[in-house]
Amino acid sequence: MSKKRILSGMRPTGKLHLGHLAGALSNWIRFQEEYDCFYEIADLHALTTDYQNPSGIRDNIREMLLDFLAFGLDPEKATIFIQSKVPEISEMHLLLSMITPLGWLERCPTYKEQLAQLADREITNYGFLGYPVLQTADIISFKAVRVPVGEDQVPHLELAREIVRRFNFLYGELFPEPEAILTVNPKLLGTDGRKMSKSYGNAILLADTPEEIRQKTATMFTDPLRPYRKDPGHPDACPVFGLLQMYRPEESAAVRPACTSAQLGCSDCKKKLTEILLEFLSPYQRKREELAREPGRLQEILDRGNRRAREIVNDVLAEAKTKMGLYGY
RNA sequence: AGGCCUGUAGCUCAAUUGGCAGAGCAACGGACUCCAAAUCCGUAGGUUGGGGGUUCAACUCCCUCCGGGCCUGCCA
Repeated sequence: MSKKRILSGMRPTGKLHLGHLAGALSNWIRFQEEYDCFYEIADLHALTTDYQNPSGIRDNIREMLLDFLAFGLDPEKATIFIQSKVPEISEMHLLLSMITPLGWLERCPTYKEQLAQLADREITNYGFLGYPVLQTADIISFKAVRVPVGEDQVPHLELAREIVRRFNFLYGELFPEPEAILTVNPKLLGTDGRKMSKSYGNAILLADTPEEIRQKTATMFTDPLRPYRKDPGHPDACPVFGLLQMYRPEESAAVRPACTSAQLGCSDCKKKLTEILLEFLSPYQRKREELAREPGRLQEILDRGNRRAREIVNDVLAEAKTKMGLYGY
């Protein structure tokens, strides 16, 4: 009885932060016990928005891999690979592009949203529009049946299912329709009170030094309705409390009344949070430093992952091409 | 390939007939706060895309190269 296969990916756009850990990486680590996991470092997807300075992508791949391994992704259990090192995925993407109607892509909420949000950058490109098609290629190249996604990625998975149905209808049954594993994305707030995100510059990185963590927590946004020490606080609107709650649920239960009754001040709370974060992160960071000293081992992990991924994708691509009448000339 | 527009601080944009390169936001520092935010005060930030030319003097005019946008044409 073989395990169900999962595919998930992350774009190497920088070092990971607490939000990545809570929203994605911790799930990845959990899933590797239960599923046959393929975790993709999506450098081609990174290129859709960062094509103007691609030099950083290379460094980011290494940083991301260090974060993965330090926090417990196990290359013995899961396959970690680089998207562009499995070129058959790109070929699959090309095949899918032939049967994907433009309207499906233009209707994508993420497309419209990102277009408006990143208006300063030039992303009115072909590759950007086709982003979800490449995602579909990722998934079906492995015949993955489960895809862990956050709420915002659900439309993409639905698109993938539509493309799969279209392919199977046109050329004959081949791909399973991937199902979402809806992962609850705990809403982690960044240092400015907005959603923690690299592009907002409000993230606490998994690899931040103690000094950086101290500096970031010290300048963190707090309840603006509590200008004075004696005022009652509103913990649910406070990102400091949000993080406390995430990393020390039992302690935060005691902090809540102390905050609302003005017994505990914000700077006390920040001190507490700083200590908790330092304590939480330091073992991983030690592990990370050890790993960083072994570039040969990192390379070996990637080589092996790429090879394993490629073996599978190669077969699936051959099947797809046969179905589409591209073999046997 | 041709036509039109465009390039100024990290970002968005000003600068009179050719006359000392500026503002807002962001950043940093200070005041205020238990911190932070907001607010107030202050600081820093530039080879005006590159090179050449005209001029006493060029962001401004001319030539050229590089980058970007819109339109037309051509091929599929």
